[in-house]
Amino acid sequence: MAQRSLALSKYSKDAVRLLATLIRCARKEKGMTEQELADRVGVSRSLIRRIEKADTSCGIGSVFEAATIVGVSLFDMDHSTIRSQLSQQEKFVALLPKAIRKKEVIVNDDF
Amino acid sequence: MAQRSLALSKYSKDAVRLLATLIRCARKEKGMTEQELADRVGVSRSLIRRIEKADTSCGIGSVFEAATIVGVSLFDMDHSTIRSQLSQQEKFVALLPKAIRKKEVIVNDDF
DNA sequence: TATAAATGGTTCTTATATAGCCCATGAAAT
DNA sequence: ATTTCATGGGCTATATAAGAACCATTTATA
Repeated sequence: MAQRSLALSKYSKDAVRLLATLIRCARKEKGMTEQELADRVGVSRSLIRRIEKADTSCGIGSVFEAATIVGVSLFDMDHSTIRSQLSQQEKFVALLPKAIRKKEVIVNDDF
Repeated sequence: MAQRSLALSKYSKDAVRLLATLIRCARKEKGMTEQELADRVGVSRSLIRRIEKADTSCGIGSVFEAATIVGVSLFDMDHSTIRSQLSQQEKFVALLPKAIRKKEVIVNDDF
């Protein structure tokens, strides 16, 4: 099943709402209509409306692309910064254990 | 129809990949298995795997919640900062025109 | 080394996100 | 004031995202 009303923390919800509002502001400042943004992103107007309404079930790709097109930067980073952070993180993750072994949770009830 | 392989800019894709990698690193550093994270977020392990693989069609809410639970901050902001930015933006958007009127594109072909 | 568990990769099914309509309202121009 | 069109909201059909269950492999620990 898909997410059936996934309970989100206030933090996550507010983060989505902030991004949604930033997109809406940026779109208006650029003088774009919802339909124009939809066309540029390559999605329907109804999806743009859901994105700007902070619907948390929208695909992260669509949301990020909408942000990109209206000029809202993700992570407050330009592309080259994101790319360097990315390769740095990928190098780092390679150093971490491949499998996380849980501490043997011994239920000590043999006495 | 749902998004049928929405073409994304490199910037958006790299942003999703960065977030995915940050989540994976943070999960491992916290000693959590994929299944544990899935349980805490309230989704399936397969979704966690897609999130960490930077699948751009994952719901933004699920991705943000996974990030939140492993301690990856969104927008490099803590909750109170996000909240204040949010109310500030909401005040600002109220000042913008409600409807964006496109410049009358006059095709001047009457001569 | 042995073994138990985490990960990676499938497949199938089902709930639902998205596209694509419609219409009413209201704001922005003339 | 009148007209135009962007927005808001609701609806349905369908493509697909997410869940669930596999198994094979790899990896961490005893």
